[in-house]
Amino acid sequence: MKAQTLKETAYSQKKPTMKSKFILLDLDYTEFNNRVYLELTGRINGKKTVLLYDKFLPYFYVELSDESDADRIKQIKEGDFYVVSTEWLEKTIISEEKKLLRVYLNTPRAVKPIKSIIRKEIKSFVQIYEANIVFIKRFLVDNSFSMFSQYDIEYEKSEMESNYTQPCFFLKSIILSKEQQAYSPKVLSIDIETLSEGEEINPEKEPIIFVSLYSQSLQKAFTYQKYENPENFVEFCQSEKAMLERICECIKEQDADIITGYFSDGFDLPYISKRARIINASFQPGYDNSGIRVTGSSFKVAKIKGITHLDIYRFIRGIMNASIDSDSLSLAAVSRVLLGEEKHEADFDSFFKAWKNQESLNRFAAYNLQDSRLCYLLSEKIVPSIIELGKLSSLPAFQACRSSFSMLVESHLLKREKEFSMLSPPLPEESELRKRQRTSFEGAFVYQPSPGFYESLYVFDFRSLYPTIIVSHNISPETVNRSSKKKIDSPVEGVWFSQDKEGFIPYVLKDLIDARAEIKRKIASADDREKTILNARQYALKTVANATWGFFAYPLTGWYSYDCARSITAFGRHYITTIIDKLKKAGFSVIYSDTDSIFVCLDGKEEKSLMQEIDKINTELPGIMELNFEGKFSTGIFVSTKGTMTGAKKRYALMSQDGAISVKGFETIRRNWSEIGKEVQMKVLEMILSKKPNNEVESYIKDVVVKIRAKKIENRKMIITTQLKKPISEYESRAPHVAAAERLREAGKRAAPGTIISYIVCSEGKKIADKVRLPEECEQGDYDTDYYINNQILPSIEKIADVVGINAKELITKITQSSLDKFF
DNA sequence: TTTTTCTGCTTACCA
DNA sequence: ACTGGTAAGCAGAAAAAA
DNA sequence: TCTTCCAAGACTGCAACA
Repeated sequence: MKAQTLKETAYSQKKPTMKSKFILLDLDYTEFNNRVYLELTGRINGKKTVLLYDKFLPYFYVELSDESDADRIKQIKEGDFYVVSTEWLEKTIISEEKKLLRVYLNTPRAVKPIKSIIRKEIKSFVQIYEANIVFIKRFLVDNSFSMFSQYDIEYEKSEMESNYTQPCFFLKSIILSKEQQAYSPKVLSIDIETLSEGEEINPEKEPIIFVSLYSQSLQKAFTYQKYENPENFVEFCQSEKAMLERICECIKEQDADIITGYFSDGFDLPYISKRARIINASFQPGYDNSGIRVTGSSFKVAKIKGITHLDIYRFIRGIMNASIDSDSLSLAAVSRVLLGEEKHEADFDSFFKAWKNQESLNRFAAYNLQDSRLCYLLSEKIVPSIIELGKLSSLPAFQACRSSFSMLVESHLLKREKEFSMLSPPLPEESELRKRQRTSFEGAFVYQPSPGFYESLYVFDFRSLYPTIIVSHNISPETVNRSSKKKIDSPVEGVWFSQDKEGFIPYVLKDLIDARAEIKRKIASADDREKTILNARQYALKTVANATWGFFAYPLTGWYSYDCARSITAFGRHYITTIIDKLKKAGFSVIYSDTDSIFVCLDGKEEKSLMQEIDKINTELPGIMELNFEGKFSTGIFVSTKGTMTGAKKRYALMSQDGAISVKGFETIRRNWSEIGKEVQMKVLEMILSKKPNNEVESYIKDVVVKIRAKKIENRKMIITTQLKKPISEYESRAPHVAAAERLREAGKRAAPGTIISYIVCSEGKKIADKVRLPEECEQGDYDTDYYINNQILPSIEKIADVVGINAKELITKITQSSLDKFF
């Protein structure tokens, strides 16, 4: 039974109704006397307030073959749970129109028991729809409400006493305000340091020794070990317990809308929560005096009532991952890429020593504060995107932050359904799911390039290829193979799309695409503050639009459609190959193409005629599909695959006219490749792309090889890093990184799935896996020179050098020979 | 028995 | 748990050569 | 069983935190 937060007061009298503006911040619900009350946390005139609302009830839909059974459903009562009311509604599922009974219940907890009663006892029961939508989401989606938006409310004094720390009122009515002013939420970032000397991090034994808080008005590191001359941002507490209680007090005082941390779901907040319990500290920042709620075992989620907790790492990991150019998603790496700022150097051994010997902890404190500062700065960039994604998909920011692409899309579709009187199609049964998981389909087209050095490359690409295909051909689960007056045939045999009526998915996508174009226009004339929000909004629109097509092929959804999915990629292949043919016919040479891009050389023709040809192609493309000019590149390299003469796909490098180089697929941008190999490859690419003479390239290569032989390269550059994808025991073959992982484990360190294993290849042993050593096991120069020259340097440059007629293999053999000659 | 070639596992990229 | 397409290293097996 | 909630699965995905 839930702790009772509400109490009825003895009196009841006429209460005046008040009107106000309200910013919605958080949403939860509570139960009282078998009734459900939504708890809307937000601000009225800047003051955090809780509003109780009893006019929204959970519901689901029931399909019956005999309408008269509706009366029986209306009477259902089981203990505390009962059906409040019912109503008949016309709804469409995919393309079938149905009359469905919407069944309202007294509380969300009633959904499960009442559902099973209907299943068991109602004879004409056919199907239940949308019973899996959680109550909070239902409320937001149905009203198209979202966090951090402004509302006009009518409210009155609450009839009930509550133990809330904030004022509490009864909400009479709520509507979204016509005028929406940009609301800048107040953010507070948190970071903790623990005394973790072993390999495991254990809240049972190891205390929290530092906590830092960072917001616009507070930047402090808290600790309880006093020392001489503390920096002014350090605040001393009496004990760990006092420190945690002080932190809680600060959080309340700060009265922030959002609290952020980096991996704070998995680490900081659960640690604080557990630690507070162990040392008996009071840590109850919630508005109902609740503490941090941690749910989930392996994937923890931490919640504080009334303050939206956003774990920046979770969002970066789940949604921004692909757009972040970094090998790792650690705070250090992400800050470097997104902020251009560094984490402080950390030597935990010396930190812990200083802690034990009561020496100065200023460096430790500064390190701690810098982490929450970085998190705060990241929040400034990222939180607007989370908020906009939440608004777009009617998810609380808390959910949007932790959602996968599929959840964002699903929720967005759920929100839009009412515009089409549609319901989410039911989820697949077990057997259907299995079938879907086994089915795959052909994807995109990739052009086989000819290896070589190219000059003056023109690159064109489709703006949102798949979304525009969907819109332009009306691809939707309810239009596929539907008998119709007008239809478009899919390139897939026996599949067509009805054009009689706009489909739901094309309708939604078109809206997203149009909205984004509109925002892009607005951005040009916006001020900085608006720009941040508009940028976040267009990012959200793009994210959801791009993920929507993949939803057709995602087995775990009711929107799954094999025919739609394979038709979309088939259309993509069709258009891109047709355009390639047209360009070739017009006398241009096509160098490369992958999915939605085309690389063209003029081949003696005029630039103007190429652009005219593209214009012509564009007029012939259907609907909103459009090929754009991406840019002109002065030089480019395409290589052959290993051991063949045929061009390699997905590996090339381009240099734009301003000298910027973009590299795709090559070792330079792969993390499981040594720094030395990557560095040399990048340097050679640069030299060749900027047309340096061959002898310069050769002398550079020679230089590097001699240095490696002379063991003059730092070990650091020899480290190869590979991620362990599964437990060591599950590997069928003992690859080098698996061997390294074994050594790591033997050394008593973590080698679990997900760990990035670093190793250096040293001289002993036959197989490479036998030669592997951990970096800390190696002295400077311990590396196997032959391995690095033959397996890291040579393969990384061989194919590239080949393009300008340099035989890297011969060159390296020659260098080796001559250095041996010199030696003897 | 040694060397070369092939295959499957694996990682990490491109779109 | 949005999708498919691709390169390439390495281990270990199979095939070919010595 | 997850120290709570409705679904539904039950297992592995990934990689971060000191």
